[in-house]
Amino acid sequence: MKKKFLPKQIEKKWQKEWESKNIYSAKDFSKKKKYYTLVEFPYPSGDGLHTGHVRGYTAMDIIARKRRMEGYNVLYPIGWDAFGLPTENYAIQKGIHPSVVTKKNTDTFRRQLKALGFSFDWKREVNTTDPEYYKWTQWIFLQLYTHGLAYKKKMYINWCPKDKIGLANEEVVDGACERCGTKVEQKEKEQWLLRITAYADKLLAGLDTVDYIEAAKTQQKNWIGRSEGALVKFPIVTAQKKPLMDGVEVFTTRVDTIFGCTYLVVNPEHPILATHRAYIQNWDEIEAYSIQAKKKSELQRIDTSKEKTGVLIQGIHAHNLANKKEIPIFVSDYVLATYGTGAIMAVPAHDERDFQFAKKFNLPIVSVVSKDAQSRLDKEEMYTGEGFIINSGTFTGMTSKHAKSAIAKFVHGKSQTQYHLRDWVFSRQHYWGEPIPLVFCNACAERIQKGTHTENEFSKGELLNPGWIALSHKDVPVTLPRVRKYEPTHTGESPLAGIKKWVHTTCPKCGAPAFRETDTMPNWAGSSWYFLRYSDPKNKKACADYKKMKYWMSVDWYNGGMEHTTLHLLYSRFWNIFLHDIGVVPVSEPYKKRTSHGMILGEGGIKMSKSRGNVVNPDSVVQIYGADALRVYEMFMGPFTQSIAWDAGSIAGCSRFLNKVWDISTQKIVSRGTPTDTLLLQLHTTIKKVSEDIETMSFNTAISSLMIFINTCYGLDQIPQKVWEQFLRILAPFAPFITEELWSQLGHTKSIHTEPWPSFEKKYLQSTVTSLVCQVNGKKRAVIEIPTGTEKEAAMKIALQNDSFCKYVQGKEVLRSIFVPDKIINIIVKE
RNA sequence: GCUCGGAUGGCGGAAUGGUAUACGCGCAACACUUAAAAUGUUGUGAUCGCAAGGUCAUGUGGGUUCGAGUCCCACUCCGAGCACCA
Repeated sequence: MKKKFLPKQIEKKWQKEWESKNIYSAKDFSKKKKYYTLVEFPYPSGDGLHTGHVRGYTAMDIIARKRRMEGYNVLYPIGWDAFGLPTENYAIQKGIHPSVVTKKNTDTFRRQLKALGFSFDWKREVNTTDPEYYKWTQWIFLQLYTHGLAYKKKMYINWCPKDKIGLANEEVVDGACERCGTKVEQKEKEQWLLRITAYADKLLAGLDTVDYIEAAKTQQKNWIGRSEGALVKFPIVTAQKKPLMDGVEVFTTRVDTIFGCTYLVVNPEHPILATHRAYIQNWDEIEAYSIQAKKKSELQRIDTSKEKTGVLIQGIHAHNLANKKEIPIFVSDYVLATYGTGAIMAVPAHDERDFQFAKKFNLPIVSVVSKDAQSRLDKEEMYTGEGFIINSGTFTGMTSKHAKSAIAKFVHGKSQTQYHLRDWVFSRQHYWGEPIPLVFCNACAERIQKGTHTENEFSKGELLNPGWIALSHKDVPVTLPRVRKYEPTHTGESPLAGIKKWVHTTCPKCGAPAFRETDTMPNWAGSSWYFLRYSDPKNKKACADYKKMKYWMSVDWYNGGMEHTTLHLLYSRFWNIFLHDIGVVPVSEPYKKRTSHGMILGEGGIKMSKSRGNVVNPDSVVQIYGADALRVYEMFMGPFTQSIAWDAGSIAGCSRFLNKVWDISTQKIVSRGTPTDTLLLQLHTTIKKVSEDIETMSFNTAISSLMIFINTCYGLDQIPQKVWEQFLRILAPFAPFITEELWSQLGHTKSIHTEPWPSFEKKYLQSTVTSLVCQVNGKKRAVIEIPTGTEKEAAMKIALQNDSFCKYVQGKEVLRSIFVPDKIINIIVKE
């Protein structure tokens, strides 16, 4: 009687068995070579696991399982990135404490992940909202603070005037509040920032030492946006030719074009406006423009499609040091306050934005760079490339490259490097995050301001932010107090500000009354170091033991979503490099290799979303087809890096494949028997293909070759057990449950997942016959079977015996022939 | 606008410069069945032909080559990221 394949039964059974035997746990300091595989830990939302999680986790699971079979000591951990807005919003709506919601959600996620058979080491589970975990998140913040890498600054935040709360960028949809649709305004508020810009060069240089997919590297490079140029100071004079102090400093990467600079532009908040107000004749007009510009949100300012606006400053003008000409100064919001010096030299002939502005305000356009040495046309045209310098006095004729340094010297420019990267806004006015472990002490602030403090009394950070005192190692974790309402207050402060008892405390430095910082950390904090914690998740004395980190770090292979390749990757690299610099972490770069999977879209290629009702719940797929079928389907559905639409019908195909595997294993396996050469050839071809494809994440073609092998076996009456067992092993990482069951049915007592990975043998990879394609003038006319390795002349002889080939050659003049051994023969005849 | 990917049957896709369309889905016919589902077998790019066989097809237009989906040039469309960054 044939035993039926019932995925649900065997999956439950093996899940328990694996857990009780701990076959997937990583061993600290094992003599085996370590391999650290990492996936982005999920945010445990109320919706449960998403098909996208399954895609990335299955891929890394396959790699982790293959590495184990190859003899590595593998660490494949998981945890919960559980602080965040959706949980907080749910808590606000239902009045349930976020920690209760989190507990419920992580339980669901854990159950789902276990059901899918991922080989996580469950003993190393971490949770960012656990005080034992966020104690160290706070500790790392204190390290950053005392090293002078955190500072408080007034900033504009998104403010909903109806709800009277500050909004994170993620909560602003098309310039409006996500909840009520009211237009978001800008409100000034003090925020903590982390000085990630101090690490710009290290973050850039580190990229050369790691193996990330190209897209991730370029995205990081663009985000950091390093550009080298020169600072040039333009003197300014009043209408009465009275020179003014300071001048206006500009940053330019194209100092070679300075002879073509016909005006300057400063941003609406530029200090020269206020400083030289007395000389500015049209002050009212300029003030009105500045106020209007300030009102525009960041989003509106960024809209490049709109026409440029600006106002000419009357009463003062600048001198172009290069050609000694007098040039006007404008105020315009197309110049950003936050980049460079907040002022630019405009060269309309060689910069698109300057060109647009000059056209609109009818300003002179002087061409000073020509594309090539021959055509030195002085047309009123825009050209942003490099070339040969023209109309530039003694520099005329030089290449742009040479002129850069020569002209910089001539106008007393200082070389300067600028970055697009901005400091990391680190405070949030929300409840469900890590409290920032600082207190404000007036007494200490006064002593610092008066300079009456002793030399080593305060850290760098405390001197930088007078009065803000770091809590000591012993005072963390600062745990989240219970509050009645989780909504941010109407003043825009965090709900923690409402708990007087918690806010009022004493200064750890001097004992004077002090109050706590009530802002919390952003989502990114907990995930910026979790990979370190996995190496030693229970440590109470440090974020992780140095020796354990030395054994496990760096992460050998990190896979995650493309949406995290800029921020999360950059932030976590920043923290790791910093912790390495202060001697806490043994390696500088946290991840050796980074890959990304494509998104899974709903059927028809539209995004999966609750409102569209096209979200696929992995549970329901497991219910019908089993976990193995879901895993195989998600790996087979298409190229791993590409986004792809869900197709419910195709899962059936994968399920059929596993059914065939079951049927063969339960009906056709013979313990004794010699495999045919053809079967061995097929087996070893499959082993080779699957081994290679896993490494390049070409899971879809790996599965297709497994299917081809199964189709062959299905046509045979008997398969020798030895051959079959090799096949089961290479299928095991993809479908861990069914392979484990069939393996035990074949009489094995140990898990298939601890078996060695099969290696292919070259001697089986060669077939004795090959098909040779016969072409005439590059067109296929016949395919013949020849012994492998047949030489040209012999092959030609056999080919010409073939009628359908011969008739195209007969009676024609043969010009030449091309022969590629075992592949092709191509005869060129005169037509 | 810039950067990085893509474009191949009815659909998802495969293809170190060497048999384009592997593998899967779908569809059709047949077998099993009282019937259906499930399963199995066979077929399945378009077109001409009774057939043998031929011709045309990898977004568009050129080029290199004995030979191009693959390499080079130009263009069109789609997706992702960045975006007034001087």
